[in-house]
Amino acid sequence: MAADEGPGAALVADVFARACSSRAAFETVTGRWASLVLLALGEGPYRFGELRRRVEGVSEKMLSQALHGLEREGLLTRTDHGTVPPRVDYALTALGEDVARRLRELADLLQGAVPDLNRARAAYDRD
Amino acid sequence: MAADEGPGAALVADVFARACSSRAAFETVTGRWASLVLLALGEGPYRFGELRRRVEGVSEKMLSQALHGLEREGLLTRTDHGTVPPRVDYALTALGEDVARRLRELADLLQGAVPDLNRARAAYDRD
DNA sequence: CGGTATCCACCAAGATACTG
DNA sequence: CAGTATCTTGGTGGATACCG
Repeated sequence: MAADEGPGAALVADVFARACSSRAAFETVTGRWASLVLLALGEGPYRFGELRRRVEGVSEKMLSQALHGLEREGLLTRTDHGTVPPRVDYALTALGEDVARRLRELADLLQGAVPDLNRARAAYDRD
Repeated sequence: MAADEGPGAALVADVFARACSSRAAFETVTGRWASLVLLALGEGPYRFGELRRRVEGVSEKMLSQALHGLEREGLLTRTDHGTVPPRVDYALTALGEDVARRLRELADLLQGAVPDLNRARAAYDRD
């Protein structure tokens, strides 16, 4: 693996290594908006406008940018139906589904920990 | 839950909601440096300098900032041994361990997908 | 509807220097 | 060793306007 290190050189991919493509991918999928887009698409395909409404606070520009980044990493597919008015669907690839599942688990964990989080933050800020 | 919505109001925490504290926590743990710090601490406790070396590319400033953020959310503990020369250990809390485990799974997935990622990116950039 | 283009403000983040 | 302080800058991201 790691085209980064030339043919045959590769031993293990490493997210900690700046030059490893897994780190680039990791930064893409953990991106502020990209992560939420993946979470949304984990629920099924979405259109651009639907996504914009689902991911609270995202601008058109940032959404567009996040979608391009995820498409580039092969995590989602873009389907333009070529109709008028336009209709474009975004859906996860197999790899995208895997990633989204992990992010979902992470989100669920944090959603369930909200009381703990609030307590911890309050305690920290008090001091 | 959700002190965000007042007493008794809380139904479900939602990462998609800007005001939900799970979203703030989600953004903290998926932060560019914080996520790598969590990954590192998932391997065991680390000292400041060790962490700096482990997480390739992080500056002292960014590391310090990430550590404060994670401590604030109750994901890690800071132990100052009060010795000279100074020794400070960082270790995950129970919640931090849970989060780190999820991030590890995500990183493993991406590390294993490096060939696919490289192919996808090359294809996208060609067009 | 589904974007792109442009301008601009702010802050993330690197470099450097310094301290307990 | 383990940070904090300060300065500077590049990029992130919001607002607005416009196009197929």
